[in-house]
Amino acid sequence: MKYKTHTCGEIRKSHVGETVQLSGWVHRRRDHGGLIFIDLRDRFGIVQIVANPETSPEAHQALDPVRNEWVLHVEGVVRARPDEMVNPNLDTGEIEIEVHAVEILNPAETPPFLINKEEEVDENVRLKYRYLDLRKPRMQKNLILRHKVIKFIRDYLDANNFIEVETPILFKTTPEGARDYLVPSRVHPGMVYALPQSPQQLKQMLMVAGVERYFQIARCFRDEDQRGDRQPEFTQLDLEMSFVGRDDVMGLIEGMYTELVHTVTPHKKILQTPWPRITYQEAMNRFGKDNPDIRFGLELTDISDLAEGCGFGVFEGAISKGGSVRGINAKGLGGYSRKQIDELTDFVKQHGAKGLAYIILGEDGEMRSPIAKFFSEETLQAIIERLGGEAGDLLLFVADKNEIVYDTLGRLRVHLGEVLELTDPDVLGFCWVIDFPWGFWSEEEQRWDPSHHLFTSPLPEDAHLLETDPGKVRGAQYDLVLNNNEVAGGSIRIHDQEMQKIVFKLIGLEPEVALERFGHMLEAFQYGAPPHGGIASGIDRLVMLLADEDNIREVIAFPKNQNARDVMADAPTPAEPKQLKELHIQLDLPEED
RNA sequence: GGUCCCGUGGUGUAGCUUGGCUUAACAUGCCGCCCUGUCAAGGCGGAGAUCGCGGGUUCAAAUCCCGUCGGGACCGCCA
Repeated sequence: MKYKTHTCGEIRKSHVGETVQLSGWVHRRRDHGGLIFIDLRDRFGIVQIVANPETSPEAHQALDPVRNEWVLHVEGVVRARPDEMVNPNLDTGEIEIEVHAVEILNPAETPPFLINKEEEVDENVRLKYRYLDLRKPRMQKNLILRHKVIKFIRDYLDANNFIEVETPILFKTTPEGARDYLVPSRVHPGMVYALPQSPQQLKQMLMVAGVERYFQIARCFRDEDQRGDRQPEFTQLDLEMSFVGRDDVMGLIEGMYTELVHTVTPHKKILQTPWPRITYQEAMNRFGKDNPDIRFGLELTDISDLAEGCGFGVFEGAISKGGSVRGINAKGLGGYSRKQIDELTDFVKQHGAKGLAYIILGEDGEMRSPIAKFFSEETLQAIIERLGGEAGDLLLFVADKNEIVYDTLGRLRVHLGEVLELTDPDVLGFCWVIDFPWGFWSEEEQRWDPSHHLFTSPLPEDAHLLETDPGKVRGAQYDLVLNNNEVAGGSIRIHDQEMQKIVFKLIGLEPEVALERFGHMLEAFQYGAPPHGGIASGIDRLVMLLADEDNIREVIAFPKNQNARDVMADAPTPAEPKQLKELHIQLDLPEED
């Protein structure tokens, strides 16, 4: 017996007259008392089955009890539909199957939600019945898109002489990153493996091993709180190359992702090619953040020089303390009410600003602003001019430490971009952000903190400052930003162990501690480590953006919820006493009231 | 660890602000009957919720108050 001679989605007019075997799920059933119509669905599409009680009474009777989502095997003849009965909404709408034999492969309970209709369903219910949720066309589309993205990457990198190497899931804890997921060792009481936060160290070892061009579609694990774009386990394209500089790595990714978009999502437009390269400082000055959405304007404007000595305490205070005054022209929002501006003020206050100064340029040419009185007429005009203010605009200002000015205006800009609908989801604003500071001084921990990671090489021209003036050193680091999301980040690595030791010192790692944690790397690097660098790119986020989803869970087959639970299988579960005993673990649980 | 929002038949919502007019409404799904050209089929009929849970206020609570549980968004965190 054969279940399928064809898929449901592939049958066309050219098959008319053929006897076919089809298997799939009942997508919909329409019973006319006489005729019964069934839309039969498989992964490849939907086709209409007709049962006629006069010509095939047995098949008709067999379909009587059949309901949605039952699994059927049918045999029938492909028949052209008369012109007036063609369904243009169906790929197979020009034909139908006149069924003469029906086999019920499996009946189905009534599903908790409709498969054949797009409607909002509580996500917890969707996740509990994920296997049903994944039957929906939208989710099938996402699974297929994800497959195509990964397939494209594998093929492209293979064609460019990369090899995929699997690295261990059970590895060593790396305390300076995110929190590790730990796996207790049974053989070694009291000891743990860690699930990798990324294969960073291993891929560098592969460079020492002479692989030269490595990649992996790698699962990574981080035990931190969830977000719409963060899961405890996620997938990265992890990649490393020897004998390259940063232009080589960026060029490879740019070439690959450009072609990927053209191939996999041809309806998407890339905003600008070649992709703009923006320095960290420029990104902060223009957009207030290092992962800017470059699809729209509303850029930040520095008016510190104009605000200096104006007599307005808040502005002057910020400047005298080394901060700045910057503004955004919210184009066309001059009609905003007091209440709406208050909401914007609350928005920036949530992120640490003390307030939001504004100038309303009314449609009537009237200017309204509580801060106008502090400025001379010329200064006021100069400010308006610098922000390109016109009638109908709303100019917004924050004065504070630079850190807060950037952060709040950067967020405000994104917010306004959404409000003003300036972001076309079919436009992909790829850009590179480069020349990051190698590290930042951590007041809390009284040490330097690398902005990427501790294996990142400084730019060659800045390397000599590492010991004398670390704040001035730029890292050989690059981030790929796409529509407000960081989708890749990488760097040229340190391959010189002396340099690595300087870095360990800089970030406050005692030599013996460094040896304990990274001794295997230091040792490996003594045996001829080639210059190398690489990048890691979040596949889930990339697919999410290409699929027009706003949540990473929509492009992961079996995601965890915000509490890191798998609601389908109900994981995690309590450990069995026997398991704990084998692992030599005693519990110290928080008290329950 | 923190802030905000949500929780009403299987699913999605209304009702909650201003307690009683609620025998908790609507859509969809489900069940039954009718129906030979539908494709979100149609017509008629029916079942299905003690309003997340616990406590309080009140003559009276889906509605007000307190607590708690579950979920989501965000902040912290995420080299």
